[in-house]
Amino acid sequence: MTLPRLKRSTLGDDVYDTLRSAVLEHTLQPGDRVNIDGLARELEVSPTPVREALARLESEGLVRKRPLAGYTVSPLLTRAEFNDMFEMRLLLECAAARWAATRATAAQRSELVTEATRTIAGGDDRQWHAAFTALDAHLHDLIATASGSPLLRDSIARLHAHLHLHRRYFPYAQTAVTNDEHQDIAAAIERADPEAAETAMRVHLTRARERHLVAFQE
Amino acid sequence: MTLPRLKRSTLGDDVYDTLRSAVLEHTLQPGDRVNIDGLARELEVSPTPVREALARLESEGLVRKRPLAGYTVSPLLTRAEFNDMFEMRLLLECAAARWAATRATAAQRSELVTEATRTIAGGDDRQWHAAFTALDAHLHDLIATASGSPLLRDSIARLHAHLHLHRRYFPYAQTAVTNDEHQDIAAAIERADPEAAETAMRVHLTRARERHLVAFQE
DNA sequence: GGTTCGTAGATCCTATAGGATCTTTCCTGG
DNA sequence: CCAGGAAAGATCCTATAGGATCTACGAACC
Repeated sequence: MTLPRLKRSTLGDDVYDTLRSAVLEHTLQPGDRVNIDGLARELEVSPTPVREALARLESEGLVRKRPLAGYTVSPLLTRAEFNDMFEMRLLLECAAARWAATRATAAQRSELVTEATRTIAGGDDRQWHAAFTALDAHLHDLIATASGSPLLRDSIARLHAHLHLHRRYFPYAQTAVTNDEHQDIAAAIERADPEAAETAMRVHLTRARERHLVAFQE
Repeated sequence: MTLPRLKRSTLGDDVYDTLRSAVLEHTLQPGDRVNIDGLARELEVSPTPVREALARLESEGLVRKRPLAGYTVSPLLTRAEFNDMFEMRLLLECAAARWAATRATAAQRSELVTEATRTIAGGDDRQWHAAFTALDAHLHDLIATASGSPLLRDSIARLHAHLHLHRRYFPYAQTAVTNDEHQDIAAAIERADPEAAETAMRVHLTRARERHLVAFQE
């Protein structure tokens, strides 16, 4: 019999979750100054837990700290940083796909296939895109988890936080193609074909990179 | 004219550095409970900056937090975690060596060769081993930096913190071989041969893994 | 007009205090 | 002797207050 972990949470953790979401959903926009006291008043807590949450967010790179001058939300990726991120994604996520193909459990494989074939229901444009992005993130996380390497999963998760931030600013439209690519990856992993899984992931990421590159055209 | 960044530091940052060193040098041992108030008294600061430092260290995985019950220093790697770490090292550091071979600056190449040929001067056994470990960490960081990918370097740095923790507990003796392997890598990078650099790194890490494995024999 | 200086306001950082929770110890009952 | 429970102590977490630093604005000077 397994009971649900009863949650003994602290305010610091709650503030962290709230702030993290606020940054990712760009309620707090890149470059914005983060007023500790103001935020504390708004969340109806004291500055102490807010500081603790900010310290953690800084370690993840979502905010930057300037000593004695406060925190600011991390700016959007430069073109160089964007390229670096996709090189890292190629390195990490291709490995994740390869490993997942040989190590994933049966349950993970079937969940992966199910999620890859899911489509997003209607809603307004903005809402729909948010849901699509969430699904995409979830899928990549499933693969990272199925790789069986906690460290690999953690590294990928860190990257995706920044990717998410970028994506919210530059939505793109070709989601049907993305879905097809996802299904290719899922299928390869499902039939335990590491070579195909890695290749499918490489294709997917390479194309995704192209799709996102329009953000840097001026 | 470039002036040295004048340091406007906060107590939180100082405490962070001190605590991080304490964990890495196992002044604070794995599994130890971290008494916030006690630490604050010892460092002669208030608990507030100590909490901030601990929040950051937790994000890096050097300490663990149990809500309402304090922090503990992260335990040593299990055998599974150790294997996971070396799989990640193979993935990340081989890529770093490959990229460094094509992208490193001239200054980086020469520094790498210099450092790889350096030997550790005497001192007592413990001291000597600490110096050797530091040199090894520095060398791997040089390669990670020379890869030209800040994200890759950061990921590798995170891994090495845990590796360092493990190593301080299970020193091994075959340092001469290690030096040779380092020189092989440095030479390959110096002559801009990515294939050889990756291979040399792979050989080095595979053998290093074997050398460290004795820690798990009972 | 542009630059430098000085002041006022806002913000950050640290210390302290008290309520809430956990841990340990001791005691009681079986 | 062992299990269960209660109370005391230690520890954690949050709020508040005040000193220190930064930022912004306006005046004086070149």
